[in-house]
Amino acid sequence: MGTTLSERKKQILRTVVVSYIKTAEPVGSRTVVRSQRMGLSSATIRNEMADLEDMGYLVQPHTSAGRIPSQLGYRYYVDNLMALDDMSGDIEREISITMSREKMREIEQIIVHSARVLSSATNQTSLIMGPQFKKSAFRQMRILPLEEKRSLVVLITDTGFIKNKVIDLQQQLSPSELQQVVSYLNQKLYGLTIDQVTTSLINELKRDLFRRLEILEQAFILLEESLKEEKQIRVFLGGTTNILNQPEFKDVDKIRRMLNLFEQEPLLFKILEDSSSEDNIVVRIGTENECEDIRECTLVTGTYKIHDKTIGTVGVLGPTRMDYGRVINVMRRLVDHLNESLSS
Amino acid sequence: MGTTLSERKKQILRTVVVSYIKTAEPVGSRTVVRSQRMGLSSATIRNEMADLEDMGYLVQPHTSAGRIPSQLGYRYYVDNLMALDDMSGDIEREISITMSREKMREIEQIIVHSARVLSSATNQTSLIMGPQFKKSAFRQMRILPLEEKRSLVVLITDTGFIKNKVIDLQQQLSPSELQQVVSYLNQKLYGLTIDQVTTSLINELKRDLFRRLEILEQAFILLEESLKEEKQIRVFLGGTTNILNQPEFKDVDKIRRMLNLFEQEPLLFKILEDSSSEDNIVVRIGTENECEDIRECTLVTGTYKIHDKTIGTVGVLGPTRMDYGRVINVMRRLVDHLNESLSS
DNA sequence: CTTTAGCACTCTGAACTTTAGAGTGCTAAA
DNA sequence: TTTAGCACTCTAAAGTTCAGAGTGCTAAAG
Repeated sequence: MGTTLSERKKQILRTVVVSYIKTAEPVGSRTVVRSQRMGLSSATIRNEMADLEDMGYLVQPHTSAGRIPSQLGYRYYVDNLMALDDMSGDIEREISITMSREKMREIEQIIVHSARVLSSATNQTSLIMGPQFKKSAFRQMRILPLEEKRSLVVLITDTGFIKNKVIDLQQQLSPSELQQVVSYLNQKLYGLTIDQVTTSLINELKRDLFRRLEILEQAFILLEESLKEEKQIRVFLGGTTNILNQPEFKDVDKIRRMLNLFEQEPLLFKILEDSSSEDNIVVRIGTENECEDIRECTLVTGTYKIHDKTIGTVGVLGPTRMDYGRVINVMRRLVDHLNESLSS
Repeated sequence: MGTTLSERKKQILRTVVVSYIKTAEPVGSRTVVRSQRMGLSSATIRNEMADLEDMGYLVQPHTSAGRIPSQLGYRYYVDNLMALDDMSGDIEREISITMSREKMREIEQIIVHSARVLSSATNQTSLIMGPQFKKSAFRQMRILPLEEKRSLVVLITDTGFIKNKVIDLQQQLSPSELQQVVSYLNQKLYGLTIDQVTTSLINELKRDLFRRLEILEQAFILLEESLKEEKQIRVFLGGTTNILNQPEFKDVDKIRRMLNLFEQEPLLFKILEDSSSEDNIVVRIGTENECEDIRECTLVTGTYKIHDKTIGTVGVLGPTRMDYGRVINVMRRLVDHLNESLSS
């Protein structure tokens, strides 16, 4: 459908989009003429622009203003016109410098730092979903008795996660009893993803074990709880104030709604999860987003991995008028670096 | 000095403060007359108000506007006039309901939740400093070998904190070697606050131990690192968007500066630490605050404890025009509940 | 058939003006 | 000491003006 655009129209559409992204001002025919070598008059451009408007790629805020890209216009730009001239040198350097400045050991630190880098390199708000524990596979479980009735449970996954939780036991278990339970569980659960460790599976194991050892109730509660807790995953934000620099957010009310959104972690999680796709950078423009609240924004998402296992999503959120080329480039680099940092 | 205010002036000052807190509009003499039983005319009130202005308790935004309280005025109000009529019933119920809705096990959860409650009950932004690990006393240390060269170090404090960290050892240590180190450390460190475990102390121990056991370098690095990491303590925010509801923040630029501040955790930490005082609720109005960025705000702080040990600070930040009575009441209740939740 | 010059027309946003209302300070009388 | 009364001040909102940017259309030129 849209592909039927003449070369000239494409050219013009690109110019309008690029200019509007840069200046946030509606683009008039004169402006297009100026930033174009092909020697056409403004009148001709005007006609073409009127056509592009009819086709839905451009809109006029009001008669006698320049044109701005419609959502469709952005879409076409992203799909067909955008130059992903990887000026990698620039960005690459910028990111790799800040990313590797200090070797960061803790996963959380790496993520927080990535969010910062991402937001400052794009001048937008960045969202990074913390590693999704539940997608990892169970490797082993350990129990470290602390005091009489308290123990530390340690879960280790194939992605190198080490999750631990202190639990209170109703009854005291002897070390050998504990050992039995633990080795039984290790055997049964090995290799399952945390997602697969459902309540029903746990119940099944419980029945099985009960016959042999009676005291285990608590041990199971423990396991269940330490898993349940991971259901809500943290989302890390960077550069939330960047939206204040965007002229589309000069209205206090919009700001309020946006910041409000940022405070609702579960929602952010859903937004990220909905739009991400493994191995691809996804661009969702305006109403392409499920979530009502970001229908005037664009969300660009990518995914990151630990040991080749996709484990989380990173996103950049900003007005539809966003420097798509830059954002996509930056995100590519960042995800690469992130994968690298996390897998070591 | 200020105490020389006549009863009538106090009355008037109170009325002005209360009214301005409620409406955010400068208060004129007519308004004062209306909300006052004593049968005085507006002219009299005007004279009194002019006096109060001379004394520095009130200011006029411009001639021919009503008066608004100066910083000094607020100060006087808080110190002498404020009615702390604990309408505890109301607040108490509101807080205790939301605080105890579900028994929350993890400390972090409790804190995050408290921040929410605090902000929504006051309609301001709340800041809660995460528990200051370093003020706790060392109880014991454990090491759980995971794989060949990885171990999990567990630190337990007298306040019931359990802090753990995975570390990579350069060389493999035999269980008995580890055991020796650990028990030596436990003996030496028992009862010291984490603050007291300084680098120099560590070095001293290191020298001492070296004679007996050579491989310990890593074990110490480990200890040092797990402590160092705790130096930056998290600050949890609640209701950051609430400042947007305050008319004093209708200017986008102010909002920007404020939100910017919120993104700088170390600064927030400093702000909280500077102004808090053990066992007392502290009110810092305007320029009474050290920090430049909140010179137009009031910060109310309190502290919370675990097992009778002061371990962190909670704060409410808002414009100087803030409902001091309510905020202070709410904070009292909240701190009580927090103490209770954390000490169980 | 396409392009272009020219022109009348539209719309906005910034700058200025106007005006009602709220509030003051002062004076003189109670 | 208090108060009524009045002239004066200042603001914030509503209205007015005006230049500038941009358009669409028409008619001529390529």
